[in-house]
Amino acid sequence: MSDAGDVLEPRELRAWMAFLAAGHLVDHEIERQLKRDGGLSHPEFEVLVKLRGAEGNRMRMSDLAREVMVSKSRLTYQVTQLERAGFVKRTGCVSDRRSVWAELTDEGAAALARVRPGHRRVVREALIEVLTPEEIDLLGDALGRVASRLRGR
Amino acid sequence: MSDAGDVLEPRELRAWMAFLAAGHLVDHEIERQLKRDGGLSHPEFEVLVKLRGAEGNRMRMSDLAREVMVSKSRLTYQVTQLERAGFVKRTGCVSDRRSVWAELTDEGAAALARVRPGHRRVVREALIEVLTPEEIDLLGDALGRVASRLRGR
DNA sequence: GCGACTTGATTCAAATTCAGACCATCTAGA
DNA sequence: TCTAGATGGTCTGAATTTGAATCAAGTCGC
Repeated sequence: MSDAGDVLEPRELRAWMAFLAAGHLVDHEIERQLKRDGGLSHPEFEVLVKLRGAEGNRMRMSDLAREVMVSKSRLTYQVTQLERAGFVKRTGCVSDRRSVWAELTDEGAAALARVRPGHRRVVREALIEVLTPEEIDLLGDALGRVASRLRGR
Repeated sequence: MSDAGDVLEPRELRAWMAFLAAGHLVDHEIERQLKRDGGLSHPEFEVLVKLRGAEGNRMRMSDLAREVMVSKSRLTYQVTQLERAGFVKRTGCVSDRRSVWAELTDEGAAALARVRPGHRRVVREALIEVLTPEEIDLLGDALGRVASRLRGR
């Protein structure tokens, strides 16, 4: 009843460790930049980005949570913080009175505009520039598959 | 003074988003499995793994922190938890009386053995099996470069 | 052997995250 | 219509993480 057959092969292990390490490190860089340039945390930033990309710059809490891949209670906290900072505004939803709109304010948009160039620079320097165009495509492909497979459960 | 030149191209953006999403989701799976099978958090697990792989099953706190890529204070907390669970034992270091050895106990090794098969299964199912052998190699290569570049700063 | 500086680790308070309980709608079916 | 069950959000208390401050012990140049 050994599990020897399940032990990862060296190249598999290597890929896994690289994936893990790169994730940690890149996220750390991102976090640093966002904090420095705009006092935002990464999750906060992602919330603003999603709102920015949504119809009418707003989204329902639960949809937002799903998009940002964060628990409901965590999102409640994040949005409260963002609201306190004036970057987001909550509005009751008329058609479904349970749900709540989180809407990007002008200040929120401004904050986003402020940090975004630096954010892009970090993404570029940390990830994109280190890869060849082929690797970029393949990464998007492969990890896209990984993600979509996990989403569907 | 536009930053248009820095905006990510679609394929770059796609790679970045996939990287981010896959990271979130895979980590979530890992966390779930470890918690379920052995009551361990991911960082705790990584600590045990590193110790398991070290000379004499032990490491100095700061080396350990560097390996696991965690802040010193966070590691202090983690190790305290693991010690409380009986999985790790702290020992003063003789040659340098500032530093502290964290050593894997037999129970720690047992706990590790208990969760590891499940852990490998998750890594396999979530990542490895979704990729072709070529992708695995390339991922290890590319992300290995990403990680090592960020480490050196 | 002294003082300035680095290093290893912990501590503390504040911020964040987690899991589950909770409450108020909605929705569907009898 | 009523009711059981889903769904959307928030709240709560405990656990974890953060970042700065602290403390003890090493190192180096003089």
